[in-house]
Order: sequence, then C-alpha cells, then structure tokens
Amino acid sequence: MAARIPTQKKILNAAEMLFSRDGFEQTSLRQITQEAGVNLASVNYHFGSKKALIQAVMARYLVVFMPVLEEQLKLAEQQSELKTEELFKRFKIPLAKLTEVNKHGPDIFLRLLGFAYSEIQGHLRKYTQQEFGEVLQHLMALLKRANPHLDEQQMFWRLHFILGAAVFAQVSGQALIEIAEAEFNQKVGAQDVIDHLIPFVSGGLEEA
Amino acid sequence: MAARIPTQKKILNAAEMLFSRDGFEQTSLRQITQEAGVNLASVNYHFGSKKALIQAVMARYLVVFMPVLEEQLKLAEQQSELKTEELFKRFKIPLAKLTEVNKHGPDIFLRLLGFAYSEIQGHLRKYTQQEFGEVLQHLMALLKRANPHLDEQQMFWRLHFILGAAVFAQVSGQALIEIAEAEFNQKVGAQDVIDHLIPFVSGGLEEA
DNA sequence: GCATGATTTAAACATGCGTTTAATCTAATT
DNA sequence: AATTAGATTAAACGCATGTTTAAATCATGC
Repeated sequence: MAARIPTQKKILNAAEMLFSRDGFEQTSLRQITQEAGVNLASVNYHFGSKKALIQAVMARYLVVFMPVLEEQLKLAEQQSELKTEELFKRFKIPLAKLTEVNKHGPDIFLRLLGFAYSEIQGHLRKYTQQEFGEVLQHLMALLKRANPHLDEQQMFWRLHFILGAAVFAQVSGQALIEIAEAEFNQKVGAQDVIDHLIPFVSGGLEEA
Repeated sequence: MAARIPTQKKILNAAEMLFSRDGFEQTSLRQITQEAGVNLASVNYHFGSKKALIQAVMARYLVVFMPVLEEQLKLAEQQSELKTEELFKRFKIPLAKLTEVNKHGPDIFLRLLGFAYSEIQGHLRKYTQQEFGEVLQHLMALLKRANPHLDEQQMFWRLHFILGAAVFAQVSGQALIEIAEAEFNQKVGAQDVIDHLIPFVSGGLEEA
C-alpha cells in the first residue's frame, strides 16, 4: 500500500494549492518544493521552468473544462431564442465537471483563472488567450445574438467589465467569502459566488 | 529661468508615471530614480521607504478627490428620490477635479487605484481602506436606499463585482483602450470607459 | 550482478530588489 | 572665511528569486 506518488504529481498538487491560494508570482519554487517534499531542482528537471509548471497546472483543468464548455455553447447555438442569463448559466456545467479532477476543482480553477488574468504576465495572457480565444469569440457571437440592441462598442466594454467582475470575485474570493460568512452566518462556496455573479452580469449586459 | 524642480517632486512625478503604467510592484526604485534623474538613495532619504513613496503618490490625488466626492454624496443624500445610476454619475465630478492636479489626473488616479486594489499588498489595502472606508460605507448606505428590493447579501456581492469591473477596466485599461481604438477607429479616454461602465454597473446592481 | 540511463540531491550561480552606509558636496549662517 | 546642517552620491549589504551544475543515488534491462 501507500501507493507511491510520482514526483511530477507531487509538484503539481503542491503548486496548484499554493498558486490558487496566493497567486503565481507570489508563490516561489522553494515554497512549492518544500510543500511537495521534493528537491528544489526537480521542478526545472521535470517541467523546464516555472512558466511551464504554471501552464501544466492550468492544463489539468483546461483539458476537461474547454471541451464541455464548447459543447454547451454549441447546444445554446441551436436554440431559437437566446437569453443572456441562460448563456451564462451554461458555464456551470463545465465548471461542475471539474469535480472529477479534484473535489474542489471548480473553486481552484476559477481562482487560478482569476490570477492568470490579473497578473499581467505576458506568457500567461498569451497562453490563456490561445486556449480560450476561440471559445470566447464563440461566446461573444452568441451574446451579440441575445442582445441585438447593443452596438459593437458597448458589447466590447461590457464583456470586459464582466470579465473583470468575475476575475476580481475569484481573486479577492477567499477574503470576501470569509467576510460574507461572518456577516451572514452561513457557509459560502465559490459556486454560491457564481450564483450571485450571473444575475449581476446579465443585468449589466442587458441594460439599455 | 528653467525653474529648478526639487528632488521630491521629480521622484513623485517619475514614480506616478511608472506606477500608473506598470503597477506598484512591477516598478523598481531603480527605474524610478533613473527616470527622475536622481540618485537611488534619495527615495529612502526623502520618503523613508518605497511604501511611503507609494502613499505619497496616492495622497496627491486623494486629498483632492475625497472631499469633493464626500460633498457629492451629501448632495445626493438630500434628494428625495435616489436613482442608482445618478449616484454613480456623481463620481465624475471629483474625478474631473483631478485635472487640476495633472492634465491626465483622472486617468492616472483611476489606474493607480486599480493597481492599489489588485495588488494585494497589505499596507496598501489598509491605507486605501482607511482613506476610503468611510466614504465607501456612505455610498453603500445610499445604494441600499436606491435599491430596497435587494437584500444584504445580494448588495454585498454586487458591490464587490462592481469594484472588480471598475478595477479591472482600469488595470487592463491601456491595453483594452488600444484594442478598442484600433477596432472602432476613434480615440478613447479613461472618461469614455467610465461612461461605458456606469450603465453597466447600474444595470447589474438593479437587476431583480 | 553489473552497467546504464533516469532521477534526485546539495550547492552554487546570476540577477534583481529595497535598504543602508559613509563619504562628499552644497548652501546658508555666523 | 569658517562652520554647520542638509542634500547628494557611489558603493555595498542582505536577502530572495529562478536556474544551472555536477555529483550521488536509484531503478531497470541484460
């Protein structure tokens, strides 16, 4: 018993935990390797660089998340009437799928994504844009169909505001959740935050 | 002629330019002092530390912005009917006042504020909260009056989403503005971004 | 059971940061 | 003109980071 966990997985798990808690830049390789119980040099041996490790951590979730999201958007596309809020709600399905990667997969992934966007590291922006670009354009097209009363410029800015609200909610997430829990005396999960977020961004986008 | 500019002001100007362009953490004292044409050690001599320099840069704008904002909120308070969008629009007055500090004062201040909130440096969070806390609570109370249909929890989360959208818009600001200008063939200022932001956050907040 | 290639290890490397030091220069006062 | 307090300077300090090195260890196939 005590199935031996390969070094790479040990590193990925420790990195994921620390990245999602503190952010990419704020987490050092020394913290990661200590947490993982492996040698400092093994990150560069197995992954090549910190950048590559970050991408590997993201990849574990993206390969699950992306196809399911794309599938959901295709389903939405086939419907005759297209409502904004319904479109956003479809994000919940690929998100829920991430529990298969990790019990707290959805929470972790959203926080990672938040840091990926808020830390303006070029390589990460390029990477996520590369991974997300197509799907985001798909989403944009559908949102335009659902909101024909908005012109290109309004749509452009509002989409980025939405992104900002979502990212900020995740990055400030744990601190905010703790405040909310203390304030309202009830447990709050990342999923609950999403449930608050969806009507907000829908209302903001649809506003005349 | 060629009125001699004191070292402190040279440092503040250079720091402000670099901080608002790249963020606080991303800007080193060596960059600042080189840009200002002064010695590296003079920052610590005149300001004590980098932290203190950051606060000094913020202070030049806060001392102008805050009293005018508070004044506007007081005016809003006296009105019988309180509309969300009108409340947000009142931010434009203290913001416009910042042109007295610097021609691009509003743009610069908003970006600085964005970085102040997105970079989770404890001391900055504490500082801005200390400066802003009272006014933010004032705003929160007024928004509650304008939106009696929302419960405490909805209000809590939506306010933070709004903050996120605003912060993100400013931090990603220059990149987004450049994209928008290329896309729509017209000049875009930070003020224009605000004009797009206000209906979005108003709609999002009011949503049933 | 040994040879070989993959892995792990401790140590050093190179770089950049904020800060401090101590000497030098400047300008006003006596 | 000498003194003195303030301002500036070049250099170094101490620390943390990601990365690289080269030796030691491990595991696997013959």
